[in-house]
Parts: sequence; structure tokens; C-alpha cells
Amino acid sequence: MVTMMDVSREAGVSSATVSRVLTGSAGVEPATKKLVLAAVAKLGYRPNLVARGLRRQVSQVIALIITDIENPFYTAVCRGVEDSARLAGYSVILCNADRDIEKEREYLRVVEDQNASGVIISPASARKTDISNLIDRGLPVIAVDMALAAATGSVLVDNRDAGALATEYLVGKRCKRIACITGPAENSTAQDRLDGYSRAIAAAGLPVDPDLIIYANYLEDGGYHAAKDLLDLPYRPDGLFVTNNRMTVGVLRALQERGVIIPDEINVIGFDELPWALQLHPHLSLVRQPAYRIGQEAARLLIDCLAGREPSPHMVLEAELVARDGI
Amino acid sequence: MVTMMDVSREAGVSSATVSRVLTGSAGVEPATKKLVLAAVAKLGYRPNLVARGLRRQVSQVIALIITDIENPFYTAVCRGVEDSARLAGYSVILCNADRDIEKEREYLRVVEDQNASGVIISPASARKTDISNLIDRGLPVIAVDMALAAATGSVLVDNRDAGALATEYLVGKRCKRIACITGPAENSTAQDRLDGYSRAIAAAGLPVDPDLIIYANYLEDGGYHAAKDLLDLPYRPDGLFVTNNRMTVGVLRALQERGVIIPDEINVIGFDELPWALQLHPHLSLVRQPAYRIGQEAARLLIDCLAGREPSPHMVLEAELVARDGI
DNA sequence: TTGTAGGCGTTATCAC
DNA sequence: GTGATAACGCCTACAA
Repeated sequence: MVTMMDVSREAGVSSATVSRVLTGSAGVEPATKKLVLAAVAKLGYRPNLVARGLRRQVSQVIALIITDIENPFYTAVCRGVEDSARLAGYSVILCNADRDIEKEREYLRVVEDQNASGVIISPASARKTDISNLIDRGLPVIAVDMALAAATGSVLVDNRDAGALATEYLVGKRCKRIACITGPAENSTAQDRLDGYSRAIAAAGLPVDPDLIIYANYLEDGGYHAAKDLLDLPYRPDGLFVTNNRMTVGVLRALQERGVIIPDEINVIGFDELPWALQLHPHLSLVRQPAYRIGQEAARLLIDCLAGREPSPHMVLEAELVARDGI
Repeated sequence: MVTMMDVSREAGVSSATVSRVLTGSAGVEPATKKLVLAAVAKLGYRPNLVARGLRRQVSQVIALIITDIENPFYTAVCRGVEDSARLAGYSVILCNADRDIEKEREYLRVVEDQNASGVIISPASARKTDISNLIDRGLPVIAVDMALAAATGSVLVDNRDAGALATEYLVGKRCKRIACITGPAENSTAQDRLDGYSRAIAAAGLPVDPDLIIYANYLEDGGYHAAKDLLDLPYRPDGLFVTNNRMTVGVLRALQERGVIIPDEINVIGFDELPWALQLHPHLSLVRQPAYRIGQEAARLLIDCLAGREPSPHMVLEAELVARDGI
């Protein structure tokens, strides 16, 4: 390994001067600078990030803690974070917390021990996720996907509005019995989307029927069983809002098994991207969060915080309606 | 932050002794040890991993460089790596190289600068991916998904056998004109799967028709256009082997647009998991690599190498045929 | 403008 | 068995 000492010897200056050149501090004679840079190039020197991290007390690493790496929404967020961080010279540690509050807690500890510069997190729970240690240490934490009271900043969509947007689409399709399959009751994001649904139902003058609201687990099987239950009702719904992408897969399977055709017998609107769905299911509409951009902006916000910028780092992005009324 | 010095003062011993207790070195009086552990617990001390990394010259971090984070195969590998690494007390830096040799190179540099303990990589190219720097520095590198001559170890399936397995399935379905859509010509894994196809075609006594072999880009649009081309042939194929999952999505779309029914008009076998496909396309068969296990084993192998174990860390796993002859 | 020196928190090598 | 002490590679007062 080639160290700063080697460079300084090669250039005939002290290591302090090398450091100054490399960190871009002012006050180095241009000639000296040239000398140093030549030595750096000649020896192929690259700073040891671990030593730098120890000295500066922060690494150039940001941690990204996500909820579900098998969910395309979160992978898109990842890409956004990664691309944005990379441009700014940061590395990303990715941690998949798996909707598991324990695993998440453990990762938050690791992040602290590794002296990450900051954290981007899609919390497992708005209430239980505890970032106080990080905040106390002065580490910036940006929440995505779910609001977190203690967070330094956040990049979110208004999930109530998004839920209302989805529901209004179904209202516009003249649906009279609109059902909603949402996530776990303790999940605030799921609750918000459901609130939006309720608001839109009320605004349309439709009756709110508790039978038409089902809480499920945000996974395929949850969507599947919920859809089956809805299809078994004495009066079937003619519209269905599913509040996440993986449940939408289960819903499609249930409909397929029962031979129920979209949009003839029921209109369906999902939430968040399923990369293949738009290709293979031309009648499935959806409300889509700008996942990649959420990641990008979160990283940008975090890096701004690290640089001491950004007074109010809270950002609300718009969810988009992808209406697909047939080919 | 509470340091080892704080602990040593609390316990009334030197920091060297604290270190010995914490690293489990032999030769510490049980009574002293108890004292130290009590102090650690009381102060909530946790070692600074950065300082340890600097001193020991290796971190407890392994880097995972993957080809495509939006491909469910790789995300499953990720989970395997992560779960396995976590159990052994390692953190994972995830890097998404995006099939881009430049991006991959850059990540390999970052990994070196961060003093990762080792690397697991699904190479962008068997020829161009250059890990010699890491190997020279003594860092173990485990290749997955694609063989890499210089790698310390590897976890792979035999892609020729897997390709043959897929093709034999179609032969068994009495297909007479079997096509293959494979990945980029310079991709050795794609080439291997194609070789397996050719071998099986020959073994079945079927003619090898160059029109039935298409090289595409491993992405949805590539599969889509390739399938269209095949459907436009004067004599349509009655069997189709698609060598990766994302292209399979494109193929399904093309078939759907043309109204071609599986398995009545054509039998299709894909490669690698599409989490939703098994649910929504009951007639789509596939050959599946044990993605999660590949990740697990790769991490295990790497950690064994780091511990100085594992004389020949090359592992070949079996791909599995998921035959779906209808409900 | 440049050099010297001390320390970030840990571990390893000596003595004792 | 335990305690000083010197690194690991870098950055930053402070001095020159």
C-alpha cells in the first residue's frame, strides 16, 4: 500500500503539504501543488478512507436501510440513492431490514459502529423505529416512504392524497362499490392511503362499507386472500384499490383463478410499480410514487445536511396516476 | 462516544487488558475479565469499528458487487449474502454495477479504498472484469453467476447443464422446432446456456437452425423483439427457451400481443425466478438457480477464506427444473 | 507557504 | 497476567 508518506518523499515535501493538496485546503504554492500531484499520479496513490474516517470522525459512507429488497419500489429507491451518492463521492451500505423491527435495530447499531456519515431509512414502523441514538450523535437521518418524527429530513409523497387519487380514478370509472385492500393496521403509510380512500369515497357520496376494507400484510398472499374474500361477498365490489405492489400480484392471481375480468367485471388500481405489470396487464391502472427520484432526492438532502446546507430538509413529491383504460 | 479508555478507567485496568478481553485473547484472569465485562455493560461500550479497521488493516465489511439490482435473481442473491454475513458479524456494502464495466471498475476501487475484507461479485464480463488489484493485495474474491479466472473462489451452477435441462424439457414436450433467446454474445454465462441448448438439440437428433437462435440484451425489450422476430418466421418455433428472467417478461408480452397461447401453440421455458410469474402464468416452466443459496454459500466461502479455511473454495450448485404442465 | 507533532481508538509487541 | 508504548494512515493546530 502506498501512503501519504511515500508521496511526500517522492515529492520532496512534508506529508502535511500532501494532505493540504489532496483536501484542497488553500495556501499551497502552485508549483508545490504540481509537484505533489505528479507524485500522486506516479505512485498511483489513493487515500486510505479508513484512516481518514478515524481522523475526521466521519466516513464517506451513507447507510441505506430499506424495508424489502425484493420489492421493486425499494430497489428503485436504492438506485436513486446510489447514483446520487456516487456522484458526490459517497459509498452506500445497503441494509435490508425486512419489515423486522429487531433486524432494523441491529442495523442501526452497525451503522453507528461503522461511523456512517448519515442514514437514509424507510422505517419499519413510524412508532417503534428508534433513531434517537443517531440523532443524539448528530448524524443526519432522512426518512423515505414513511414519516419519522425524529428524522432530520424526509422525502415522501402525500399518501392520503395518493390514496384519494387512486380512489377518485375508480369513482370516475363509475364504480359504485369500491373496496380497498391496505397494509398492516399499525403501518402509518398504509393507514394514510386508506384515509385517502375514505375521504374520496365520502366526497363521492358513496356509502362507506366496512366489509369493503381489508387489512393485509403487504405481501402477495395477503392480497390474494383479501381479494378472494372480497369476491365472496354477497355483493361483489366493482372497483378495487390495492395499496401496494406485491399485494397487487396476489389480487391478480385471485381474479385470474376466479375468471374475473378487468375491467369488465371489476376495475382495479394498484400502488407502486410492478415492472412487468404495465406490459402484461394493459387494464391494470396504478398510482406510482417516483421511486427513483425519491432515492435521488433523499441522498441529495442527506449530503446537503452533511455539508451544513438545507434549512428545512423536508420534501413532498407527487404520486402519479397511470390510468390505463384499455389498449 | 465511550472509548476503551473509559472502560479501562471504570474497570481499573489498562486499555490493553480491555482489548484482550474483548478480542477474546487468552491469558486474562477470570476475575479481571468479569470486571471488564461489567464496565463494558455499565457504560454501554461498543468498539469503534473504524479504529479497529485501521489497526487491524481489515474491516468487518464485505463488498457485494452485483450486476442488476432490479433483477429478482440478484436481489435473492443479496439476501443470501446478507443473511449469511450478518450471522458471522460482517456488514455488507452493496454496489450495483448495472452491467457497466466502468461502474464496476469504479466500485472495485472504492472497495479497495474502504479496506473491505473481501468481495463477492457477479462480474459484468468474464474477460474484462479486472480483480487483479484485489487479488494482489490478498483480498479474497468470490465470483457468483459468472466464472472469473482470477477469483479466489466461486459459487456457480453449470450453465451448460442448466441450458440442456431446459431444452430437454421442451424436447420431452415433443417440440420439433425449438428456439433459444440468449444474452449478449460476449456474456459467457449466456453463451454457456446456449451451448447447453445446442447440445440438447443435437442429442435429440433435431436440426440446428441458426434462425432459431437470437442474441439479445438480457432485458425485457430484447426478449420482446426477439420473440416477435421468431413469430414472424415462415415456420414458427413450437418451443422456446429464454435464458433469463427479464427477457422472459418481454417474450410473454410479445406472445400476448400476438394472441399466441402457451402451451397450445408454443411451449416456453424461462430461466431464473420471476416472483410473480409462477402465480400468474401457470403454463410457464422454468429452470431456476438456487439464488438465495448461492448468496449464502458465497458469503460462507468468503468468510471461510478470511478465517484461513477452505482449501478449494469452488462450489457448483444444481439448477432446478420447474415443470408446469398446466393446472 | 510549509513543516512539526500530536492524536483519532484500537491492537500488538514488548517488558515486567 | 498485566501494563506501557508504539504503531495503523491521515488531518490539523501550531510554529516557523
